Amino acid sequence: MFCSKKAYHHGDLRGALLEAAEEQLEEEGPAGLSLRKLGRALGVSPGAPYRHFEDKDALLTELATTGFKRLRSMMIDEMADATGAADRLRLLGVGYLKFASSHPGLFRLVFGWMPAADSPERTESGDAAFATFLEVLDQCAKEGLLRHDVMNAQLLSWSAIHGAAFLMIDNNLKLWPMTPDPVAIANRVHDTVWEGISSQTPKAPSLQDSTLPMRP
Amino acid sequence: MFCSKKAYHHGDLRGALLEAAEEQLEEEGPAGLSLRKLGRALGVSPGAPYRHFEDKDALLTELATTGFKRLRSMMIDEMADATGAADRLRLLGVGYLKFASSHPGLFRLVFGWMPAADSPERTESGDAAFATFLEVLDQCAKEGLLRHDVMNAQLLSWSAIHGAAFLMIDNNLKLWPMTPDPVAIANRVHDTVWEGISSQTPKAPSLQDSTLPMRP
DNA sequence: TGTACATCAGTGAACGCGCGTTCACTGATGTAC
DNA sequence: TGTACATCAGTGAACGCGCGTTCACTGATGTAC
Repeated sequence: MFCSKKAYHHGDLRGALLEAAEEQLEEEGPAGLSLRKLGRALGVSPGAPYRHFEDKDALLTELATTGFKRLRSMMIDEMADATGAADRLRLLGVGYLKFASSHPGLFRLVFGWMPAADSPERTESGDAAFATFLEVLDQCAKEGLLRHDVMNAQLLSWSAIHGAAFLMIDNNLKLWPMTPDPVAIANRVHDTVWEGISSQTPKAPSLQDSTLPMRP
Repeated sequence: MFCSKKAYHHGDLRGALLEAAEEQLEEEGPAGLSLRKLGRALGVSPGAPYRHFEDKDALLTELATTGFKRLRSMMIDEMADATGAADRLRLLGVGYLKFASSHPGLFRLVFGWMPAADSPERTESGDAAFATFLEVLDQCAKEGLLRHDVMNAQLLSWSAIHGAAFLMIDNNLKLWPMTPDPVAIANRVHDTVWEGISSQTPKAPSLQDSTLPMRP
């Protein structure tokens, strides 16, 4: 806290609530998230949050909306240094898995939570994130890099990266003998996905870039 | 109900609780599942469930345990008529997606719910389900069907089918222009996965078996 | 076959809890003149 | 620059709710003899 004296006005309670909510989400999951607890954590009365959010769902919706936007940003940022369309697809996956592994609670909220009354903003930001995924594949198709139609490539690469993300954050890769590092997993999944969708003849086994260290 | 007269003893309250719990899970998600509501639904007092389950977590744990077992059965049953190792992998995916689409709530519970105190039964049945997945790939490897090491194939096919399942039940394939039928999706994912992991040269584009009808 | 008794599987009232949400209020802030 | 006033962003008490869980109890069932 900047000033220890309790100010009557918080300054940015709205932002603080969102921040604290995300923290609570990561620590206890969506079930453990309560507006009263948020108020308590911020030293504010139970009614205060209602000056900034109509109800609990509104806060969760906003969290999900910005979650989608951040996922999209993470993918886009990661793709900045791509060397081509195929590399863009790889880096998009890296961004996806980085996001999931650094914000697993938010990731689950964003994909799993079905609000009673959905907001157009949430839908829109979700669609934008998905569209980014699809566009990268479209680009690959335009450059003639895909063996089959683009829809196969979309379904496979999206499923694969989405599934890898969930397996990773739910600790379901514990039987798998590799270190669960998001970047390494993304690279490894991409390499194999790419062999399945690329129009080029399969390259010789050369996964050195994405090879993961064996568990000790 | 078989007898409309209220019997003092239920007969199989334990089983009825599990059944009703699964129903509640599918209808309202894990957050909406409460022991009191189950009791009410079965015409039984709020304390009655405690004669059969130590607490709420115990019921959820049992639900998750049998969920894993049923997922495994569904995969194994589906694989019964397989024509070879590659076909086993395909049918395993079909079983996986059939399970997810017919019990989405249970599927999410099984993979996403982290109990405070896990039971050995749950862990064991989960590991058994995963092991089934891994074994099928091992079999492919033994028959020399895989291009690279078995771990790549495991990670990719598991991620792909797991991700396809979540995308499907969370209705995230709405931007994807195909009908979200579990069998068709499983086949389509498998075909493309297989091209990525198979040691054989890629076959010509011939996805007719798994081609999905365009949306009207 | 009949009876005494242990055990099982329910009852229903009660406890305490934290929650979402509302409401009359009040202190702080910004603005018009 | 000073003042009156509207508006904003909090307070804190209160409401009703459903929940998990406990407990003394009681009706039904099974078993030993």
